[in-house]
Amino acid sequence: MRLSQTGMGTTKLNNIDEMYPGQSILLQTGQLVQYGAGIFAYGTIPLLVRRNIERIIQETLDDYGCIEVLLPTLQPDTIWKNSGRYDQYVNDGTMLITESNKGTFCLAPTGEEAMLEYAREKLKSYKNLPATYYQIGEKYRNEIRTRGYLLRGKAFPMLDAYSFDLNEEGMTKSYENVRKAFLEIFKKIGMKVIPIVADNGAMGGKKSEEFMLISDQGEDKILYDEKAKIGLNTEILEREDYKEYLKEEYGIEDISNFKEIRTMELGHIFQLGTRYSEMMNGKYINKEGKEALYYMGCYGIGVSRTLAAAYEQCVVNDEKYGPCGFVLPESIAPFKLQIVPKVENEEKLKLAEKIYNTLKKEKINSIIDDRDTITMGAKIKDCKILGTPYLIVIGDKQEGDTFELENMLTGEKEELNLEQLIEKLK
RNA sequence: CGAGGCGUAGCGCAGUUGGUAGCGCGCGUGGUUUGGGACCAUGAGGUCGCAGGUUCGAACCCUGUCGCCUCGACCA
Repeated sequence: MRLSQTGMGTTKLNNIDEMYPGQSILLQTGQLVQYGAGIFAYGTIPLLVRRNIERIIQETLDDYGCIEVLLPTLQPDTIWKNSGRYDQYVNDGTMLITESNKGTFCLAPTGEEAMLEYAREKLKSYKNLPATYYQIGEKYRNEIRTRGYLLRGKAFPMLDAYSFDLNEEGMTKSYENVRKAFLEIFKKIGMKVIPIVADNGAMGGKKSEEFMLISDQGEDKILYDEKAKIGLNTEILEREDYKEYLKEEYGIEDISNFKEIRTMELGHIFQLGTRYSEMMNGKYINKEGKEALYYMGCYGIGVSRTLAAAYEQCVVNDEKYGPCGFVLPESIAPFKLQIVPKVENEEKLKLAEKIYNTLKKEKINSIIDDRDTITMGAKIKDCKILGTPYLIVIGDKQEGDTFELENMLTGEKEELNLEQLIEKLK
């Protein structure tokens, strides 16, 4: 990509929001645009990051045998009335509805109803089970109080997955499968996320775990044992039977060593059992030719929340300017490499273009900063505005066929030629 | 929904004995610069969130309303 085509000028950051510096930078540089409380537009750069996160989720879940589908987000009210959740969701204000002369429609806050509709069409026999379907799509929740920009918004992309099994044993297996996949996803994205015991609350069912990123910006409080790497959401303690719940489902007996820390909930998984199948008539024909209920699990990752958390986690603090940008992990960065040529110098520009075009052919994702109205210093600084992990400056200091590759995270620099560069970045 | 804060140019902000608006950044133009947020000159851009009221006159005072942020409650 060419930076001149993104319409991006240079922005001097000032008065960054101390609580959420990362997202504050995105807003000030116009990469995010706010339309209302919890409603945002994505500029092309954070959108590329979001696509990378989504791609990692897709590839990993596919590896784990999950099947991608796409359910409608605009849904007829009937499926919610059938499941019995319509009144609750509309009354507490969570679900947005729109009435028309052709009926009432709901903007989906979650996908159990729609997925069960889908499953009933596809999973009619025990021969079709087990199956885990997933989708990545926009969800709408009219939150009472939004918070932290993208961290709790009213419209947000979410991965939601649902497993369908013959029995409890199968459900447990599917649950463990997705659990493993989730851990792999967060690792690939570069987030140190810990699974902890959660309350299955309104979702019912047996076991439930949350995938937490340790961060003071988070809104959750958990109790965590750092040595044993086990934790639990403090909301568990509100349950009367919490001791039994912890012991029976998770084998946790003593929590006296656990310390309270703040975290961000990036994912959540549930064993639902047959609760939703009963509510929504989720049945298949078993071996004996009789109707039987699906054993379900459901699994979610907040895509935009993960995106926001990743940005916040990667903020660079400059001694002089304070929070001044990001260095994103290669796996999700919008570009692997940023090439900053001195555009007034024909030779330098030519070399930069050659590097850019060669990398393009090699499928190495780079961006050339060919803006001719911005000084070198500002362009170099803007590398951090995009979050690019590697930088090459083709300016006065560059000579001959080699150039300096800078690792933005470590600050390490090495002198390379084009072939070595390709080798290095491939 | 309870408590607090804030709405003035694209962004960040100033603007009280009430006299119809400023600064920095960004943006346009001209020139000088040119490796870690350049400089000079010049220009465009605002019915001061909205609606009432007080007043000769309101960004400023009063009332109402809407929006945004934070804390709490809530959070498949």
